[in-house]
Amino acid sequence: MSKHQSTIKEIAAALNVAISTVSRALSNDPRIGLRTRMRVNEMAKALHYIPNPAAKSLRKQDALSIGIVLPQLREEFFSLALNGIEDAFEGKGYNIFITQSRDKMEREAKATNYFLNNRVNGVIASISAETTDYQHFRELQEFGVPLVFFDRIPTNFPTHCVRSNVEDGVLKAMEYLSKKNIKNIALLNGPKTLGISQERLRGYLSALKVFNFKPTPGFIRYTDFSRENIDRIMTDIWFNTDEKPEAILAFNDYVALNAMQWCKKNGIKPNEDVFFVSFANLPITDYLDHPPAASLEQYAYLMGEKAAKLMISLLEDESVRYENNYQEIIMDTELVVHI
Amino acid sequence: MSKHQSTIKEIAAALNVAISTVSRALSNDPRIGLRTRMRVNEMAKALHYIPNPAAKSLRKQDALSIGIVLPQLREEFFSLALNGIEDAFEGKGYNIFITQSRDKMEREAKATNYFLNNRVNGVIASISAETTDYQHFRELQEFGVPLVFFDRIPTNFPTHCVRSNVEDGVLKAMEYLSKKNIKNIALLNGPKTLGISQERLRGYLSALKVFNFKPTPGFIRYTDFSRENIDRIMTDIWFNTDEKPEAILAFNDYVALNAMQWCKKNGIKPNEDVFFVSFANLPITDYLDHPPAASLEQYAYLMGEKAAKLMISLLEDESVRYENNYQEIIMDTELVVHI
DNA sequence: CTGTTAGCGCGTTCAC
DNA sequence: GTGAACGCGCTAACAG
Repeated sequence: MSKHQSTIKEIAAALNVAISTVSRALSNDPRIGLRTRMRVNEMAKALHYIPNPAAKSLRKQDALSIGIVLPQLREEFFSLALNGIEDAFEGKGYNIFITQSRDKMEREAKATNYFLNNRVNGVIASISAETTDYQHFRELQEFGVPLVFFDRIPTNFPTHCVRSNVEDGVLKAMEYLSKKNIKNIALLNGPKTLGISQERLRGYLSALKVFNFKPTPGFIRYTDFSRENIDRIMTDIWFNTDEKPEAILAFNDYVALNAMQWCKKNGIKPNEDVFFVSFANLPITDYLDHPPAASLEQYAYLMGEKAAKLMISLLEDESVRYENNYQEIIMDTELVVHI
Repeated sequence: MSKHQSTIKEIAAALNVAISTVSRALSNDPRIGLRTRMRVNEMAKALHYIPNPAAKSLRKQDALSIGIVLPQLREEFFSLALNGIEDAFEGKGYNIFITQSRDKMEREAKATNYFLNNRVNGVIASISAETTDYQHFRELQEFGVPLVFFDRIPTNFPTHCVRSNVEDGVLKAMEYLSKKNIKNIALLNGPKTLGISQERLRGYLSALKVFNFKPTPGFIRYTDFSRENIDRIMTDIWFNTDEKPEAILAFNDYVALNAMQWCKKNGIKPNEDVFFVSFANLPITDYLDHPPAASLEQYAYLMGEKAAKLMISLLEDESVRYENNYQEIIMDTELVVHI
């Protein structure tokens, strides 16, 4: 048979004291005598008392909770960032609601609505690949819910955020290729909708000038991350373009790995016939015999941690929030050369 | 300035109707006239009304929510399983609370306590590597919270569960090695505390007999998953044991990959000098030039889905729950040969 | 030190 | 059709 979840009312009745006395005793109110406090605690245990957070948050109008919206937990980048977030909130007394949009705007909006309904104290997010309309995030802002984005930041949307210095990262990558005397480089970018794709593009375009690289038509491509799409693009770059690239700058490690797979299937040797450079430098690439030649470390865990700490500062110092004064933390990347 | 989150009370005041009328109108009670219902809905929108789930669940004594406890979201096995769980619950109206124990029993217990406090309708879990005491899960049971485990099941703890047929899987793996005329096989197992480690051991031991394999002292080892620990064990197996194994059966792909890394660093060629066979067959191994020679597919997504569907059946048919009649779903594995 | 009372937002009984 | 009143479990004023 299942136990009964009792309430302070039942404890009070059993002990013949007032409900408020029980409430105070359980919350260690100094006004309650040691003796009664002990009696209350014992009875609470005996009756299997479990505090009801719904009642508590209804009464206190605050439940100390944070909502997290991530694209895909499967991507190590985001699960690492999540660990950073969780660790930063450790001991702060907040409940962390984790959701994944699975790169669908609809799911993302559902999550933010849920957070709004549940009166979370703040939301940390990295937007989905599909998201072009930020109405659901704007709504959070309008209700005064502090919002911190990391990595995938909305464009033209003033907000607190933590992001990589992508353009600089691209320059580092291109410089590396330049030193190898490589001049003909394709950009296998992420979805056009993502700001960080646009930043990669800007970095790429300015690097073309800086290093005197050759712009080739058809060498700037956008993928939706699906394997088929990446395969199609690679085929296109390789067989339907006037020239073949000497190197490919990939949106991130997963995109690079998929493209490298395509190469292997088509008898092209990655990092010999064509160099690969990418973003993220995820731990899983450690296990590869042939990782991308170089990858830009983005410190996923640290990024999550920084986003969380920024959120905590917003939570603890309300004065920061209500000015139109958004904090932007820009993290440098580091080119990690594997070959 | 931030919007105000209004309540039905304010809507009622603005419209000069009773609170209960608003409540009924918003929940589409047929007794409310079309005209008033429309007026209420409009005013609700105008005042940015947002229903308060805390109040609702306090009143209704039920919030339709499910708690999930997973060891590490970073492990693709668990993030895939999570996707399966989420998809199975899609459209069912439940809120999914996701937590990760990070393989710490303390964090796991915190999560289950949180779920108990919040009166979740059910908990789906895969236990941490540290967990030996199941008190926190037992408590959930005692309060009548349905519990479904998958993959990492507690031992000697009657419960609903979904698990792989591990022993049979080990036999398949050993048969594969036997056909290659390999007879001297080490078991690089997971933590002793995990039941699925014990199952691997049982399968291993019985396979020794079935296939006439050679038992070698020091060839049965347990790792805590840390890289250092795996390195140490490998060194020990290789250099401090009378014989060298011809093959290593690894607890899962991650363990195999770490061990294979050790091999490479020590000039030993994986799958040439020593064969690797493992569990899980995770998608990430697709990217490897040299994956384990074979891996036992465990259908992570499907497993999560099955666990969720089992939970849904427990939720929808109360009669199933209160008999001491636990369902155990055993999934066959499939040996996927990469070499 | 402890009890009484009120009310957080909502759904529901009972009246009219 | 609609309204008044109560209570879910809890905290916080105000009393004593």
